[in-house]
Amino acid sequence: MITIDEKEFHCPVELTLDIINDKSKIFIVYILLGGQKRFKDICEAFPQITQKTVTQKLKELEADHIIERTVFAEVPPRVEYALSPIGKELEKVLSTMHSFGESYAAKYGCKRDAK
Amino acid sequence: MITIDEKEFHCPVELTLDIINDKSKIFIVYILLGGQKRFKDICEAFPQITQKTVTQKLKELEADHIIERTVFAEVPPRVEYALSPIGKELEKVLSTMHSFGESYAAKYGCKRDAK
DNA sequence: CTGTATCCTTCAAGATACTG
DNA sequence: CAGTATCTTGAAGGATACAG
Repeated sequence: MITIDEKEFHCPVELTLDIINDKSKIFIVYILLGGQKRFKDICEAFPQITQKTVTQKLKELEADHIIERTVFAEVPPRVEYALSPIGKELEKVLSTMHSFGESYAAKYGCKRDAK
Repeated sequence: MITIDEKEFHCPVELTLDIINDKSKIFIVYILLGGQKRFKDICEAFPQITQKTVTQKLKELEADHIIERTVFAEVPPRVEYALSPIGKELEKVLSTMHSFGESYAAKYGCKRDAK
């Protein structure tokens, strides 16, 4: 049994799922693996996700210590998001998901070279 | 670019996320890693998920070739669900999620021995 | 640029009852 | 036992406008 902020988890997998419980969060982690990004960059990386949702997911990820938010006192304002040390460990998870996706595609999909 | 059933994915991670896009599916895979299970067993393993949802998720997982459904011509009827070969490969993904959860709990949670 | 605030739609999932 | 059939609701997320 694991307890975090009053929430209880029966196993570490359940905990992990609670942190990255949707696609948008995983995608955000995914692009942050490429280095820190500005709010604008993240929004543009997901045309299919609204700015509001991006804001919300970034907040949740920050609250869960997965990403770190840095505000630069400039005009115009600049805010950068980067993975925290623990956030970077999600790379392993993403990596296995990548491998699985490749195996799956090899078996059931039509993979094409990047066009 | 990967194409499966008219759907297009930009990377294998996106494909994987499309297959296991919610907690309930991952949990189903999780308990099936312990061997084949009957419909009833799966339902009872998730008191918080309704039978209807379990049915739906099982169908989706079967359509995606992750699990295999076997019907025994008996009275009363018996149906068993088991992971397919590709489904078993999800164990690696679950495994890294487990590791991440442990690291995370060690840093931010209060872990207690099973009571 | 980096957000907030509001309204609104839609869709997943719960409750419940019924069937082969 | 292993589902299917309705009905309903709640919350997530889109569109849009506005603020610091």
